[in-house]
Amino acid sequence: MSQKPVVTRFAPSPTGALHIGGARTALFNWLYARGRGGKFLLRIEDTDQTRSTPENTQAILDGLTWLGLDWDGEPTSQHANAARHAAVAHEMLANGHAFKCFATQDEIEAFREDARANKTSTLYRSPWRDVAEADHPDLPFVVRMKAPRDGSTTLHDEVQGDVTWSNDQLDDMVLLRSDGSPVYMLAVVVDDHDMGVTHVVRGDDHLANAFRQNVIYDAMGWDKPVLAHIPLIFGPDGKKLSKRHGATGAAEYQAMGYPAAGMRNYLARLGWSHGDDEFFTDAQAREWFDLDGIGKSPARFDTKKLENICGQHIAIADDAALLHELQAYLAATGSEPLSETQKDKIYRGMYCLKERAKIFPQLIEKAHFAMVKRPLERNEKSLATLDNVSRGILSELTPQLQTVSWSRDALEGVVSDLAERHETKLGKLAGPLRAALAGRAPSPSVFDMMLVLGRDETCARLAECTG
RNA sequence: GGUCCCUUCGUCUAUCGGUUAGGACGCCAGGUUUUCAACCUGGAAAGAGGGGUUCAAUUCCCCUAGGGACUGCCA
Repeated sequence: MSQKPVVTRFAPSPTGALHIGGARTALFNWLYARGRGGKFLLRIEDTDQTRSTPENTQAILDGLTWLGLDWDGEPTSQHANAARHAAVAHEMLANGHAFKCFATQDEIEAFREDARANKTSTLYRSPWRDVAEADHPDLPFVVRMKAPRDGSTTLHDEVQGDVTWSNDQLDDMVLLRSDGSPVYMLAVVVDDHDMGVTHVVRGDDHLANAFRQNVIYDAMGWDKPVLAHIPLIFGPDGKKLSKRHGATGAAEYQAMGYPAAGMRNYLARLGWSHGDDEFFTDAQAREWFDLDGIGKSPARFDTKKLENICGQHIAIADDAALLHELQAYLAATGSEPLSETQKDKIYRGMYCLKERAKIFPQLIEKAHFAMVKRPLERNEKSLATLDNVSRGILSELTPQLQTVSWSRDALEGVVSDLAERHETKLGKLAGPLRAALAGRAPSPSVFDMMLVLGRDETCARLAECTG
């Protein structure tokens, strides 16, 4: 292990929102850097100006922020470094590692069609590779890499192991377009080098690119980063995750009410393992995460397990923090913000609410007592909902009541109140409540519970009877 | 077509030559439960196929099959 401080990066291209796969890649990079006191950088790969939009960039930033993946420094724009990229290309042109190619796109396309038809390699070999400068026409040209054709290259990858490529599989990739703009393949290498990136952790769809990019490192004589190509995430059917599987964007999961901590846990565990540990905190993840724990095969996205993990995270979350995130969820979905009273009620009831929800919509559902408009509309539906929810909470309350000393009057009051409000169904409560006669004062949680239920009157009576 | 990568219960995975192949989610049965959620007990459930190497292979090697990635003046 090198003593150099770790620098990782996440380099999304703003041609779409933050994909769930991208989010995981970012998470791995973040975990690796944060677990080692290193830096986690963000670089927007917007070299394709026609497909990149500021809206997408913002969406990516928002997604990362939601997930709690904080980056160091300002996000950099790859496009802004175009001049530097071009300079590197020209340096390679000058020292013979690159060449000018005057082939037109039509020519190249014709060649490829031909190759496909004949089922031969579509790897384009430019006839200009070894043409002397003096013989160059005065035409537009692209700058291509002069890749080695003999021998083979072996790259060590922390996930994939040693991977060997025959150099004759390498193409003379384009470095600079005919308009002089740099292409992604060049930009990544230059930027990674300039930013001091020590560990490149990215999707394994880039594995082949690593060999092409390696040529540039060699040509420039630059130190190479540690590589880790992680398997992609698939949909439940084992196919590449796509729209047809439903939600693929991080924002969509946020809108569905998955808590960020659960999302981080699930995403981290997808394709990475630390023994049998399934449920862990961020601190544990940072401590445990390592490249050698990453599996080599693609993992399928399973919402059932996601939900389970999320439920566990909600259950252990700090009440105030949870309320805060709940409000953020509400805001993100354009729902009406919580009133002060609602916040207070939910906060006081959080300790028993959070055990019963896996995602935020469920938490809201259980918090019906706080969400519902008062006085209650006594229509069948509202009563049924309230009845349903209240009964549940009361059922949990019952054991607590049994440790509390109740005055006869107070008890009767509570029971009749409940029974009246919920008609006959809660009449059944009379039994358990009447049985609850022993001990001392009601515990604070009993008060909470009553507040939770919104029974201010009941609460007042309880307060009276216990002084 | 070419090159490279992958393959343990339905799913995520553990195992780093010797295990009754373990755990988790999900599922099924039973229990608890005055909603929901949770909880308890039990259960079904896996090494893609075929060759080697070895005293011994899920584990190492090869082949086959299946899946995936790349093969752009996209990233």
